[in-house]
Amino acid sequence: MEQNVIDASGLLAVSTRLQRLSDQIRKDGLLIYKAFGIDFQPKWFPVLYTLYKKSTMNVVSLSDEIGYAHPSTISLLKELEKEKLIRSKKDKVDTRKRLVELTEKGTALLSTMEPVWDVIIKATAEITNTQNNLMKAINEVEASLKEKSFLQRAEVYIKK
Amino acid sequence: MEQNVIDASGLLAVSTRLQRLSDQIRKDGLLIYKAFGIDFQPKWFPVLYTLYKKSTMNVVSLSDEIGYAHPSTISLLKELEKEKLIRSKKDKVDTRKRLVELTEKGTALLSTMEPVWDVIIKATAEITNTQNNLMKAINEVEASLKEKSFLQRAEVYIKK
DNA sequence: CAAATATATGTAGTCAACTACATATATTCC
DNA sequence: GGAATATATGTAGTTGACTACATATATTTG
Repeated sequence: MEQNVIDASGLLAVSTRLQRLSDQIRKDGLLIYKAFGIDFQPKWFPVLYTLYKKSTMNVVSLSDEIGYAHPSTISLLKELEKEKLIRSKKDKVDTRKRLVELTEKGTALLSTMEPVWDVIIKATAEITNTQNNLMKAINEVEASLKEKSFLQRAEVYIKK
Repeated sequence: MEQNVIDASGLLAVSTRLQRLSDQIRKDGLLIYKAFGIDFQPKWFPVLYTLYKKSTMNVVSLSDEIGYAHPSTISLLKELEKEKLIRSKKDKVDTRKRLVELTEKGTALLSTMEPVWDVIIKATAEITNTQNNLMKAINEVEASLKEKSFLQRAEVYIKK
């Protein structure tokens, strides 16, 4: 078993390792959509999937839902609007709000994607259902961090 | 237990989830160095730590070691050179090669960082030693992907 | 041993997220 | 009900990784 210096440094490099794995999975995701002949970018997934499930949302709620800063959401929405996959209208009650929803084209695309998700889910399950389940581990870690941040935990040791 | 749409989509969003967690840990990492009064950016870690452990390396080997594309390494090296934490010289045998090493300042900085790593390791252990160990899960997933890529696994289902 | 190929480094530009700041509209509270 | 505050959206610029391409030097091969 070959071992490089970063792997050997173990916990110190968690962030780097997470990043690398995320990139790898994202790139393969793009290739899978291509294999199905679907013109779709993985980065669109969070926004489109959320609108598919929740139909209409304003920019900030959508950002909160997917866990992005709102400017990131805005630039995705700009792209998706150009692709005519979403449209938006003013909220008549609160005119600050912009309400976003899928177009017919968007809904149609999402429907054709359901079989792809099925494949992605199966392939991901294969990969993550090892002794330590990655998705469960992420959930557990996020739960711990929500309870007490990384910095707060470190501070306990600093003060000793 | 609140549940947002993306979390509910489970496996579909692994890449997004990994990304988010990585960012969160990286940001907290920066704060910890600050708390110790150390002028250090987490992104420098892979390069500096590798040079600390292996003393002298050329650009490509270093990139392979830390798992980065070489232009990424070059731009980090440029920064580190400006900070006078590393220096480089030509390989006399193979003049294409640029040999990189820590300066005295670099070595000194890395020494002062050892106690910080200790804190980071402890805090990370606290977070990742849940029922499903995150580091072990990452190792297991990377091992599966090395054996057979995500795309190859998906293709099996596509062809059915 | 010269031509073809491979390797090492470097530059330029892209990408997908971010933060900081600006503006418009709602809400709250003296 | 006007001033202060909070919220919603938007723009500009940054960041930390990437790919594609360019060039110089080594190595291999006909």
